[in-house]
Amino acid sequence: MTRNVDPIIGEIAAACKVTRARMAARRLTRHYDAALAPIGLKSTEFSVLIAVGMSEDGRLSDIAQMLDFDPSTLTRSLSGLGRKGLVTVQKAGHRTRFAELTAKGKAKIAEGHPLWRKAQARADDIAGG
Amino acid sequence: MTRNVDPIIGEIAAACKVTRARMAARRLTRHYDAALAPIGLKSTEFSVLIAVGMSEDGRLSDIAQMLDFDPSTLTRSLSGLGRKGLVTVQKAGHRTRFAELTAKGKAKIAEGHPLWRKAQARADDIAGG
DNA sequence: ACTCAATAATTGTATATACAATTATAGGAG
DNA sequence: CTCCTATAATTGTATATACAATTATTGAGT
Repeated sequence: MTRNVDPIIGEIAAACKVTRARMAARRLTRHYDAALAPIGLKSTEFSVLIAVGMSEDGRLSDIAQMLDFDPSTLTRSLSGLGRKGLVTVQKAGHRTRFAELTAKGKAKIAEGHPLWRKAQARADDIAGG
Repeated sequence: MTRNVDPIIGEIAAACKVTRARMAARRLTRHYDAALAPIGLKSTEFSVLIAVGMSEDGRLSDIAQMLDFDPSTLTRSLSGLGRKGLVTVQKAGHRTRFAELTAKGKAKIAEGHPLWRKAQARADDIAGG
């Protein structure tokens, strides 16, 4: 059954760490997305919501650093969450912005918590394959 | 320094496995992307090229399964690689398609190999944080 | 006060990713 | 052979992600 594959290709296929990491992330993302579907959020949106809740002062640059997001990625994600009424972004000074959970955003997190727990409990089975 | 954060938010932030997996994937992706930049490929494109090279018969469904891609994701990725002349997708029967590396595609992999090795060697340092 | 470098955030553009819906087709039941 | 179902792939649409370029704004040095 083993085919004669170019040895370079074989080496990379067997070992590549970014391929594995992305694959694991895809699997887990689908798993958590399915779990969170009842509250209408994807796992990334949920993560961002949590990061906003964790942030000391809500500065976008802090939140981006927390998640290791490029700033532009955060801007885009927050605009979606803003549209859904889960966060607000307020200008201060004009160079800095502050993100805050709305009451609705906090409620979403509370609603999502048990769903998240269920997904989290099975995460290890999923990540492996 | 420790702020009074909602305990649910704190629990999720401290433990969430999908958040961690995605963060690790983002870091590694940036790392490998930078390494592969000289050959004009992103890490995902490189992975797909490798999967095509590994595939027994080139059937798209096999390749998608190998990478744990949704079929539609593979279609999109292959169309980009096709535009760059690195793979061809041929119709057979009409329900099945076969992907194949072009000579240029094989050359790209050979070119990328040492760059990949360098990135791979440092991957563990990057993934951690 | 004025200029310039450093910082914060957004917008433009391109790839990554998946779900739902669609199209096409091969294979089996009758 | 015809019909139905299961399978293969693509397209529509929405979010995820980042880099480069742009905009705005603060602060440092003179």
